[in-house]
Amino acid sequence: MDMGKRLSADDWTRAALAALADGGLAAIAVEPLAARLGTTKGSFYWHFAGREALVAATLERWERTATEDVITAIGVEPDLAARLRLLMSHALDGGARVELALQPSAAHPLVAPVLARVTRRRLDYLTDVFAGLGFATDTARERSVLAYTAYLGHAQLSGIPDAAPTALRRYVESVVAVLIATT
Amino acid sequence: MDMGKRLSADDWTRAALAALADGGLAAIAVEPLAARLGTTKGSFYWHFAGREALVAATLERWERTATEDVITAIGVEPDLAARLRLLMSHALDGGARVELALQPSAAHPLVAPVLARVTRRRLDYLTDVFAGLGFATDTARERSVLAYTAYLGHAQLSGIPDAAPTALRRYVESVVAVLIATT
DNA sequence: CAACCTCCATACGCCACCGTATGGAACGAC
DNA sequence: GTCGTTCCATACGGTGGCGTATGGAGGTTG
Repeated sequence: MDMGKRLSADDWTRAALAALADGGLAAIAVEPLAARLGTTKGSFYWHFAGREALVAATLERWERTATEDVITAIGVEPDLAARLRLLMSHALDGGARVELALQPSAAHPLVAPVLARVTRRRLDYLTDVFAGLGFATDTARERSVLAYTAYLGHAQLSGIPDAAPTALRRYVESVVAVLIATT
Repeated sequence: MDMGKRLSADDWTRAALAALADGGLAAIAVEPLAARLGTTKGSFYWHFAGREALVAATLERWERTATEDVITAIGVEPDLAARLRLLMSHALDGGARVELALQPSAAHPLVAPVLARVTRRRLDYLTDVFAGLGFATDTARERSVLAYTAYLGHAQLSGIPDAAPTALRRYVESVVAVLIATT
């Protein structure tokens, strides 16, 4: 990756996050990461106390990028329905791979609280969106859960060949139309 | 588990499936399973050629129980909307833990084809359900994908403490109402 | 009961990864 | 340049899981 010699702790968490995304928590392994970074364990154990510390730092990094960054990124879109479309497209584009990779380790003591916080924050955000679309509080909450589960599910489908719809734009439109329909 | 001495290959796949459900593909490990079964590796390597063979057999077992069994189980319910409610409740009860555990390994050569078949079969089934509810073919397909992603997402939420809705019955009803609504 | 076949326990070598120890390279201060 | 600090490479021991070899317990058949 970086041909520059000295590494920072941030380089390690970045690489670890990438490994986590496609390999799960077990893929955060010191020696393989060192090889991938073109260095050795000696570097790692200078910056971190151990593997646990790296995992914790990586999860922290993800919590930041997964909440603040995403929300502020789509926050510029004024149309609320369009925001939902952006989110769904994001999931189908493989933008939620870490969530999936984290799932089997949801009970892990380091993972559980992070996952809980991220989930709650996203649900709160979605609830606001649906409330902004005119839904009553209770209904907005229900729709937000449904929308978020669809988001997660779409991320999952995107990893299965030929399972996701072909006409993405049209499909995403229909999904959001259903989500914001008044029964 | 079984205090009876002799084990069969089926005992191993059953235990392996349980381990897979809460630990991912990596949890299908010979020696831990042997300990859990109260036996040793000697037994395992009599019934199987190696770990790969056990993984393959376990995935095959899941493919059966995950498609035929489930579909025939809810097939007795005549009301189509009620079938959807059963499915959603099933997901929220943690009935799809294997799918989640399998997700990070979706690209695994043994996993990918199984996951693809199961997904396609379920989507086809759901498409029939929505068609039976009066939706045109294209729309039925869209709704089936949305319903299935919601199914997967709900399974995911069920693993996160305090994330799933509290009033399950009421929530599931509202979800299905949205899914079968005519826009 | 004797020979046999089925199933399992034990012991071994191998590899991947974790964590530690220690010496040394690179870099800044002066 | 000298010295001290920062960062990294190498070597080592420990652990856990895979796969193999081999002997033996316990049914089965005659």
